[in-house]
Amino acid sequence: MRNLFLTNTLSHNKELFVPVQPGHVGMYVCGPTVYGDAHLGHARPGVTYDTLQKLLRHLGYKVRYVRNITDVGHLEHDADEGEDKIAKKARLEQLEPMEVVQTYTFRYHEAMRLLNAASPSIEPRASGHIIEQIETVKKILAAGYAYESNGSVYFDVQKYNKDHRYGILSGRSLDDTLEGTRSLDGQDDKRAPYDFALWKKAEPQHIMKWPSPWGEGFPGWHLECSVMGEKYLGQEFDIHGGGMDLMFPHHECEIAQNVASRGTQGVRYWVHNNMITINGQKMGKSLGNFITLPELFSGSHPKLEQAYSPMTVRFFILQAHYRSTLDFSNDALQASEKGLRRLMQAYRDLVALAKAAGVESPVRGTEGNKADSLIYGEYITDVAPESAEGASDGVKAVFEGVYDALCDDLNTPIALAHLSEAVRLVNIAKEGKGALSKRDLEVLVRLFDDIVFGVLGLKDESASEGGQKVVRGLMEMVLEQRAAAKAAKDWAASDAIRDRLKSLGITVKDTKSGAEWTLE
RNA sequence: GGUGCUUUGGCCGAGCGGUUAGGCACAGGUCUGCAAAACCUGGGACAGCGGUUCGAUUCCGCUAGGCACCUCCA
Repeated sequence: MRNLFLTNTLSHNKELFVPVQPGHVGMYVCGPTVYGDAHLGHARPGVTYDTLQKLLRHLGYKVRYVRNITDVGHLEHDADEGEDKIAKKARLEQLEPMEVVQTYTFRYHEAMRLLNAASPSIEPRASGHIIEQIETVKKILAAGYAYESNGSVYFDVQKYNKDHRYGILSGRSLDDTLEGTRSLDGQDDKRAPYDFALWKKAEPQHIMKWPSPWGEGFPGWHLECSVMGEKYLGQEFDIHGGGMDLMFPHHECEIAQNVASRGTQGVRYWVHNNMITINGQKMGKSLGNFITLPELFSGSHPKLEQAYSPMTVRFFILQAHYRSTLDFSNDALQASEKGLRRLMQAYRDLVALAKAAGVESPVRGTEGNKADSLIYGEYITDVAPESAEGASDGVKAVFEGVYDALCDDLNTPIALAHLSEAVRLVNIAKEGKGALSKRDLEVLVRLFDDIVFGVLGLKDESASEGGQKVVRGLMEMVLEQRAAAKAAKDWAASDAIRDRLKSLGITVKDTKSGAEWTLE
């Protein structure tokens, strides 16, 4: 098995990935709070951790990928005084909170499906784990790292910091934290401003509340991830992913809760993706500068010059390293659209070349891949080939380059750069200016299937849209007619056919090897 | 104010102590009834000023700009 390196936020270094249990990986990723449509920023962890998960499977690991849905406990403005995000949305739209949750959970799933991000193995909800969360609060209280105050329970950060280190992940000291903390009104319940809520007392008018030993209330936001991670992945698991903006306080608190309740930090590798920016600024809910995924896919947002397909968005995200910020712009998306089209065209040409050379190919590009057919708990691995033995130097270099890049902290932009070299090799071969051996073709087809479609999770959208059998047959007929007209130099007829197809959204292009068509 | 990150060619975006990814755009060429596309080839950058070094875009310092977190945010 190839060595995989990941940047661990705990050490700020690239570390060799060694799982707790050989051959198995437990990965937890912070999912969305479902009170609105997912925006481009949410697509980043969606795509990043999906790609990581697919890479791990491809390398031969059995992966349990847990991604939660936050449906309670996430408050606005201030972690202790704000209104619950979901309750607020429900109040504004006069819906049951769970209606809000259901709606946006479905819409989130749909957006992820379009981005070709596989479903997680388990997708737990905070509201479904109230009992477990209460149990964990009890443990932290029993350990002496929390106190009850007026029906709420708070984590005693100062006490904890004496025995352990609060700030181990974010690199802050307690003094730093204190420095920037605003003095807020109504914090009388807390002993110190940096203490955070494990359990919050619910006011009488509060809708989402549960009974507890401390009265009616609801769990604090940071608690759910500690609890559900432990429940489904154990006390010590491999990878925890999430956005960099969650590093502090969310993940810091999670570690503190883990240590306080079970005596272990709980997570081996903390992986954080960077933000998507727009005009250099973080795209986020609070700034209101976000573009939702449905808007992006349909082009219905004033900032969008056109619609961008899900695969264009995925490609856009993969073209930057996950730890760098990535700036949204129409130019950048349009560049991604063209880059993706070029890659997909090369794949079609590659398959044609391979067929001509008698190479059997699984042709997965148009039909998804095994990792996508993952259904609850069903582990499917698709182990990476060990080498490109027998291929030419150029192809070997591409093969090794792609795998090295992906295993070097999931460096997808470098992997794409090497794949671009593969595109060049295919194009040269197609032009008849360079030869690819049968083995070369075999390796390249396998590489595209495994990496481009399998790990990177890209799809050939034009193929799937226009891929229906009947349509294909009809198009073949029409293009034969046009070819006949062309052969007779009846340009008027051939142009008329082209124009009429164009008005249906079908673009016909004459190439050396005959006419090709694509559907808008 | 505290903590950390960042500044790469027209744009996006990698990377590295010496041979400088890739995409888009651009230029030249090939193909072509036309159109469109596609393909091939090519030039072009490392914020500024110092320092370390045989050699720095890459390491260190300073200056200037940008960003993130410290409050909800993927």
